[in-house]
Amino acid sequence: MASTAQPTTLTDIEREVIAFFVGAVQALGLPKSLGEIYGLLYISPEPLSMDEIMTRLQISLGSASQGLKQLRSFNAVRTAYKPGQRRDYYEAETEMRKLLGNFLREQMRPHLEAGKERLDHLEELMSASPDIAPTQRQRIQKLQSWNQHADRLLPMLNLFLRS
Amino acid sequence: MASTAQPTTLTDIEREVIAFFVGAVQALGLPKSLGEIYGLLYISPEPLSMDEIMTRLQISLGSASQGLKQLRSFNAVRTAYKPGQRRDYYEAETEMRKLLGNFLREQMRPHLEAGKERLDHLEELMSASPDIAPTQRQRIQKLQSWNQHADRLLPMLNLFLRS
DNA sequence: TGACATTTTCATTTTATTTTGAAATAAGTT
DNA sequence: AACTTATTTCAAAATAAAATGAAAATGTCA
Repeated sequence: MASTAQPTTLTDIEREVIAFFVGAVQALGLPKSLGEIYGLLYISPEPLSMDEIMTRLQISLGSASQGLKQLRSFNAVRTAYKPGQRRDYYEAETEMRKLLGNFLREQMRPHLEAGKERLDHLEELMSASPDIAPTQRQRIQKLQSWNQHADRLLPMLNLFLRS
Repeated sequence: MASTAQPTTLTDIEREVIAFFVGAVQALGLPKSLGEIYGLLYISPEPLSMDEIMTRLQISLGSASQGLKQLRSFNAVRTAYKPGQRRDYYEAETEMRKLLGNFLREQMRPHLEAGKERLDHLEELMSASPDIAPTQRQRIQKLQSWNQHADRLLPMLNLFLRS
């Protein structure tokens, strides 16, 4: 029964919370293991050591280490200081706003910037090609104007997350 | 030079537009070939046949067919009727609003729904476990309340796309 | 410092995704 | 109908991504 679960066993509830986050990270195109680790930490009342994460999720040392690293990289997880303890303990950032905000900042922005550079380059190419088809010119302009919209999107999302 | 490109060759501009969309679809976790096909159609002044898509992008028959299928599935591409022509011609939906709107509807919604079901299930599990740790109960409630926020996000994005 | 515990790194293996192309299907023409 | 052209499907191959675990690096304590 769930109430006397072994340390290496997950309760139904834990399993379901983990599944929830696995689905979420997969929707964002991130590896499943990130969802597992985050989910476990999210539902855990206490910070967990890497060792506990490994045994409870049945994942390898490397996965655990790399997963935690990535999760810390966008502040989804932080190390919790436990006095007199040698090993590190990890806990989840449970504030969804911060979580999503950080994620957008770290993962989306680079793509947007890369896109902007490409559009700048297109601008140059277009000036250098006076013979370009009018339709093509229009389409590129459309892209450029839309990119400016996109710039407003991120701030707006942040506003939403603050609400 | 670019201005005298062979039919099977891409101009610098075309290449750059395609690269732009490849980046975009990859940011969304979709296969590169979708970006290539869409990009080519986007910058093409005329609808293209599958054959032209294959030869210009140097991709296989299967990729072209499957890629177009997927792109049509969320209305990023449609077939353009050309009278008296045997083969199908494809053109891009150039309205970014529709494009993004369709994408969110098709790809995001299912994930959100799956998440909602999981949360409902958690609700049940929680009622069945009176002995659950208070922290865990709180965390699950947090998840549920946040999920309601998420419901408001999609409509808001649509609003934005309309602006 | 030396012994031990813990975490990180990284080459290899495993797994999952994407692409390919040949065969099957469909659609049009004579 | 037979023939041709175009498209879809799908099993196999190629590629890409993720997980593994042993070795290296780092950190801690006596």
